[in-house]
Amino acid sequence: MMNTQNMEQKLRDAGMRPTRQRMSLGKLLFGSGDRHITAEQLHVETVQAGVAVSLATIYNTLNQFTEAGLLREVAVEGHKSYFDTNTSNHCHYYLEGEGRLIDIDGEQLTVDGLPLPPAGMKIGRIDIIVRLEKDRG
Amino acid sequence: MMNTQNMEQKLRDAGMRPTRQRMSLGKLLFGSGDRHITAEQLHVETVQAGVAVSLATIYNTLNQFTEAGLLREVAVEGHKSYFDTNTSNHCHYYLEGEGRLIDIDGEQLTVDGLPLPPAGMKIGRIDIIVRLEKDRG
DNA sequence: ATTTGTGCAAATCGTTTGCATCTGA
DNA sequence: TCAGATGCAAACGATTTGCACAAAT
Repeated sequence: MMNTQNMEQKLRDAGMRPTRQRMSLGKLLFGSGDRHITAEQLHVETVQAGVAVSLATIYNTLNQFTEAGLLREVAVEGHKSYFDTNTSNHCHYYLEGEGRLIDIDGEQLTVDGLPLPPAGMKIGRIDIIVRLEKDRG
Repeated sequence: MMNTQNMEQKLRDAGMRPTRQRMSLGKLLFGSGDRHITAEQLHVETVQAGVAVSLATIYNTLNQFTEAGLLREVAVEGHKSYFDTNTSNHCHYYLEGEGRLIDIDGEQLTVDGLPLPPAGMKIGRIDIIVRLEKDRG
């Protein structure tokens, strides 16, 4: 569970002021295990929680959190972005139909046969998305 | 090289009428090896080639081609979509700075340790994007 | 002749930004 | 006090859509 003091510290460590809005968003994001969420979904949650934060501020905050390394952005389809509270090395299942992401524990997952990157370049991150579809059989 | 007859046949096989616009786009897309291109880039090419096709038609056509399996859509960042003329099993390097995609020959690349998909689901496709950054060292 | 495709402009969606106001240190 | 944060609405870029017109079968 993420309490007020923890959250405040987390924000300060990231060089951000613990404002009402950031505290609320932080608690929703980090208060209950790993999450994959869009800005729009988070906005709905704030309204439901009675702590409404404007959509613009949600976008700004998600971007700040991502820059600070508290979140990781996941690109699945050419439009909306998902933000993942699990920033460790892992991959995702993507349920096309539901538009939902599920973590795959990355520890036992390995990629073999990767050629050396072009000269002057180095690997930043490897994103692996396993797209799932209904198995009618 | 992709000539007029080949292209016409390709379109008919995919259940599409060989219109002037689709023929032009098809030749640009499939006429010179594997390509990764955005709608906007393709639009510029049609203008340069003197066969201007409206942007709306380009989007519609790219989507139709993708549905027909002639193209594969690659999601790299939360906004623009890339279309890949290589629909075989392979992965990509993504050059963040340049916004450019490069094929990684997928044959020798293997993923190990993938858990079984959740019940009732099957794996549709695995997208692997290796993000490259400048190596200052 | 009938169906399908195209172009344009307007609509939409997700996201960002300008600016006046407010808030935390 | 005052840099930094917020909210709103307008701006934005990428993509889609409605509809009148044109082209393919």
